[in-house]
Amino acid sequence: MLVTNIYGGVVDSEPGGRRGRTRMLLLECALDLFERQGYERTTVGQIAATAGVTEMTFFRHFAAKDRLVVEDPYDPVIAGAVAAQPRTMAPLARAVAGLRAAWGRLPEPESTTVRRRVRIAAATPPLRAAISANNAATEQILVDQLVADGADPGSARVAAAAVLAGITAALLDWSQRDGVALTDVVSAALDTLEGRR
Amino acid sequence: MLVTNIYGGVVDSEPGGRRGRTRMLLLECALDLFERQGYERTTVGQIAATAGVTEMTFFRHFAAKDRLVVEDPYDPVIAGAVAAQPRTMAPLARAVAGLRAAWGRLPEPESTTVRRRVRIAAATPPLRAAISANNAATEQILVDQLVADGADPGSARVAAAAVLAGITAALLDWSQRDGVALTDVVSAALDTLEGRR
DNA sequence: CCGTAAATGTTAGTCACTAACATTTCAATC
DNA sequence: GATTGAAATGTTAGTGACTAACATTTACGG
Repeated sequence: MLVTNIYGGVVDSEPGGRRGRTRMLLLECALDLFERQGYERTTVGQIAATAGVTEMTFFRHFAAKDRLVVEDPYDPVIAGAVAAQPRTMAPLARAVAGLRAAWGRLPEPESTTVRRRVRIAAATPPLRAAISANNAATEQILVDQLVADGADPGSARVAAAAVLAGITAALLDWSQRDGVALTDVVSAALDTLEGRR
Repeated sequence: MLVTNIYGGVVDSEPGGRRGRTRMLLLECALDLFERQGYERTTVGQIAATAGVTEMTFFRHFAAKDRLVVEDPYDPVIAGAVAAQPRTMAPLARAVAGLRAAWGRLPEPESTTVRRRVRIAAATPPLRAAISANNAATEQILVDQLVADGADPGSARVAAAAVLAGITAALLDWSQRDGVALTDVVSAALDTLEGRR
């Protein structure tokens, strides 16, 4: 059955069913094609044909072409972690501390699919823009959290935007390197955001 | 005569000529329509028709619809100012100091067109994404500058992305308020990025 | 075997954007 | 003042992402 989560993404409640299989097949075919000939030179029609499916069916599984690569399931973890930080900190420091705490609770991405996606995004300007757009929802959550605890709205927004952009930059950087743990890259990024490097 | 600048933008070397007039007319018509009925519900064909011109002509003046709202002519000033900062600072601090110095050399936007554009962008998610994409060029310049002076590439990229995202957030914030000078908003944002607020 | 709903297919459209080629405008020169 | 050449605009025909409305197939429980 088709379920729309709070980020606007579409998730299959029954990953083993027919719908889940078609979705996975489309994703696999798409990533292969993107890696072989680039994101922009790959058409949705081509992806659908490779998966043995209609273009219309593609759009029933992915709201847009870029959703094959960009998604963001981490929002609630981040928001909760930021909320748990001391309210006396300045917005930037608090956002950084919150993200540092949040990251400890996230799993190191084991599947290569994550890395493939990020790698493709890193090489494709419009996809990097899509990631920024995607960060907007998380940013709003962060801002609300900071403001609810007395931060100046302007400062809160600046801090949230800066921290998320920094983390995103680190993520893109990580995808280009081999043998480095995502945790380490993110940790270093948070150090930088605290002015410690 | 048509000139392409280093940011990929198209500039008229003779603003008083026919080409310059058509461009200004298209821009005016577009901003009016955007404010009246929203960016996304306004088609390029509609803009062109309002300006008494063909759709094709529109694309000869603006490479894409979003270029009516998004542009970034400040890169060289920023890069030069960052280069002038002491090389002993941490990347984030240096980027902030550079931007603070750069901003002092920029004119307070006198034309209302700037504010109209930013206001429209603030209200339109895809345009906010376009601004981020547009920041990429500036970010690269910043990174090159920081790395050339011995900063770690990873830290440099994180710092550059964070600072630009913070400034952009401040700019969007400014467009929503009345009676506040852009300089003050940006200055406050830089304070936040330094962890001072 | 049957009925039903989920999943997919079909068709026809809109909108942003491109390419190739034809036409008009304008200004300098003759 | 007519001529010419380039800049500016027009025309036509297309591609690709995406949507809407409706038809058909697939799978699964009774």
